[in-house]
Amino acid sequence: MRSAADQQHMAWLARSFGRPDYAPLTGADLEILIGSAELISKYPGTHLFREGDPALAAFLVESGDVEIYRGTGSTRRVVSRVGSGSVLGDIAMFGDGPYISSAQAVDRVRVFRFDKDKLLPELAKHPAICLRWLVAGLRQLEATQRRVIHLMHKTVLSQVADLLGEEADAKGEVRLSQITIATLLGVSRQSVNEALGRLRKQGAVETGYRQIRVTDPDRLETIATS
Amino acid sequence: MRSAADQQHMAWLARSFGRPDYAPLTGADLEILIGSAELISKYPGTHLFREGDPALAAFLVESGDVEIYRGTGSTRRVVSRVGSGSVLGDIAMFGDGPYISSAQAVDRVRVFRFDKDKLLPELAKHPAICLRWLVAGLRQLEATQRRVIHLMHKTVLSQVADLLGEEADAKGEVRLSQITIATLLGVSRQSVNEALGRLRKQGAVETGYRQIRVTDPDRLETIATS
DNA sequence: GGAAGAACGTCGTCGTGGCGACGGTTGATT
DNA sequence: AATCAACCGTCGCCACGACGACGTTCTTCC
Repeated sequence: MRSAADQQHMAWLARSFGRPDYAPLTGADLEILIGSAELISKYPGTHLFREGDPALAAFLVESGDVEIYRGTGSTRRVVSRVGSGSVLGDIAMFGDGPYISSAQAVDRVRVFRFDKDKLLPELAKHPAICLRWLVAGLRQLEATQRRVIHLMHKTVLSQVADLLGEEADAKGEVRLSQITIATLLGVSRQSVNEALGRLRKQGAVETGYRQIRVTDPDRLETIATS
Repeated sequence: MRSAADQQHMAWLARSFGRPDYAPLTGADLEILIGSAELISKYPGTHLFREGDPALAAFLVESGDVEIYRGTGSTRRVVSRVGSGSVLGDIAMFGDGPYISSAQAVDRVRVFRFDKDKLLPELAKHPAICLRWLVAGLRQLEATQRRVIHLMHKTVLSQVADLLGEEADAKGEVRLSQITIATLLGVSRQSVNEALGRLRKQGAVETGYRQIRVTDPDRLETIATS
């Protein structure tokens, strides 16, 4: 039971720092820090880092897409997918802990790797950047907490609608089993099923095997914020 | 009229950074930073800062007790009470936002005031301290988030037991109104009252006006983890 | 010491969601 | 093609907690 809550916590954290609006570094910062970074190239399927490894480096995606997931085998759950400009693993690195998620290249990916050993002395020379970076992390973490608390007092229907809106790809498709959605939200599978049924009846989504298609994003949004 | 969820979020934040285990500065740090601080004295009832004011300074309590609360008039809720060694208002200051809570002296209080204008240049000269400070903030925020998620799928009885266990002082006393507890946990006042009634019946606590006394910490712990 | 306001204690009603159960459906494996 | 495992859809039951209501007790402040 405790581990279930912990899993959920970690999943939220990983998702939070994989969000597109989390970009702590500006272009000017980059030019300064670029000296202490190493531009590396990754083939599809290879890992930038794995969950549980000591966080010895942070990464900045230069091009390509990276998948962030937690767990392995049957418990593997993709938590987010990020592209160019995203910063990964920084909070774990600053916090001196292990990575809380795994990051895997989905196509040919180029990333800057900031080794902790080299980065910290460099940041010491540029306290302004250091300050900005960490404050951005604080803000992001706070936003996540707000989101979690905000969601937890809504009905399962609203939670599901919210999640689908966030998770849908460009074509409006979400490839998650109902059990996975239930786990992420911390609710029962049956409730998710019932919620999806109502969304379907209202014409907001179509459902299939391990797949949901958003057909009316606006309506979904309305239901999510109700 | 802000939403209840937002209130809860802010209450947790304020409480999180008022916790006794949140002490980002070491003695050595202090000696270095003391030059950019001002030791001021406050009479009982006066404010160090008020919720909503721009956060232009952080405070370190040297002696005396300070009450942290949110809201005004009938919505005023004491969220925490901190003493010597506590750091207040730092996260709001770093984040460039307004204070998220008010801080009021309850007796004769002496505090160091770190004005942002003077502190930031000083921190720039000592990046290690800056880093440590902010990382401590990150950790604290993450711990709070974990706590929130951990609590959210337990019964009100367990949540209350858990909270009392955490918040009890050395004498086993908790000075929080039932409404405050309800706000923190995101449950109704009536449910908190009912839970306290059961805890009282089991001999784990004694209840009074704005005050709860833990008489059997072990039993409380058992109930909290059930 | 009296009045106002805040906090506490308790009740009944109702909606939400967890849980077990069971059958039908889809996809994978051989 | 057959088989098996995972997933979906649905039902009924019931515990938990929100909410409104009302009376009582404790503080505080004239």
